Amino acid sequence: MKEQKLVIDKIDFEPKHIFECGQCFRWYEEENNRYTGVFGNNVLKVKKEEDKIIFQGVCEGDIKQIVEDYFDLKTNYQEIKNKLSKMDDYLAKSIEFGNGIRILNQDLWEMIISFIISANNNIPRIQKIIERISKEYGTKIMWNNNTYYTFPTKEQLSHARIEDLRNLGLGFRDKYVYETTKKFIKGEISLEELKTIKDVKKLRQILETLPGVGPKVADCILLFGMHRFEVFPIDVWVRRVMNELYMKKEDETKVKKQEIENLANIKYGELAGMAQQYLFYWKRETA
DNA sequence: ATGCAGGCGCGCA
DNA sequence: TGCGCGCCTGCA
Repeated sequence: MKEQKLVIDKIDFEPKHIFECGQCFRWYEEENNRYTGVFGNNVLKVKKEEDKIIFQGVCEGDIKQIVEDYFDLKTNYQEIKNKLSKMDDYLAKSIEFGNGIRILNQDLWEMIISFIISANNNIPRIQKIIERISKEYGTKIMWNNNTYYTFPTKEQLSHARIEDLRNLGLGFRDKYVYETTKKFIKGEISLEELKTIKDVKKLRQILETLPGVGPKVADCILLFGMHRFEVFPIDVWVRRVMNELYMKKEDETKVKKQEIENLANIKYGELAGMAQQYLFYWKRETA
């Protein structure tokens, strides 16, 4: 693969906010505001320069199409931000803070495994585990005298035994990743079939049949792996911020998940997932 | 050093 | 159906 380059106008595109808002695990900041990441069979560097965004790297195909798709360039974020800002003053504030966030179009398979690993885990450790899995089972890509590894396909990951995964630091999630991979390999569930299902409730239900996938992980898969903006993943941070803004209970752990979900649906509707990203990022970064 | 971090699955009312 | 608890591991 040969190196390609692409320059676009910087409209609603802030690398730091995109890569650090919690949706992805494989983008690393190298020097001031330049990020490198692996997605699909591509390795890309992204840099902001004044009013331009510069993409440079090795791609499987045309860099313009790949960037357009992955970075969701066809979605009008200004419109989304306007709508959300009008709904709620708190949200308006968090949008201002996280201006330039975009919800990436990430690979469904990678999202399923990554968010299973994320359960009861912290981000640095999640990142390390995913890097180790990629290095062990993914495909090597050489570029600029550096070595990168793709996230393993289900076939590649199926070579891992439970104990191998344990040795890579997955902890109790080892069997979840193993069993989930096995289900896909055996054809009990298929990625292509999942993508054809429109009904989110049905999708969530199916995802939750996968070992290691509960409500929170399923919602993250839906939002980040299937671009379903109407879901509202509720983790400790979101619970915290929603309680502070609306429920105002003494003990946030006492707030019912259902209560938060209902409120999010009523307030944010079809854009709940977007709202979640701004609120989550804002709360976590200013905590 | 103990508790905690972007939950899940299980057992028990 | 709903709740409480244990769980791998690394890091402060």
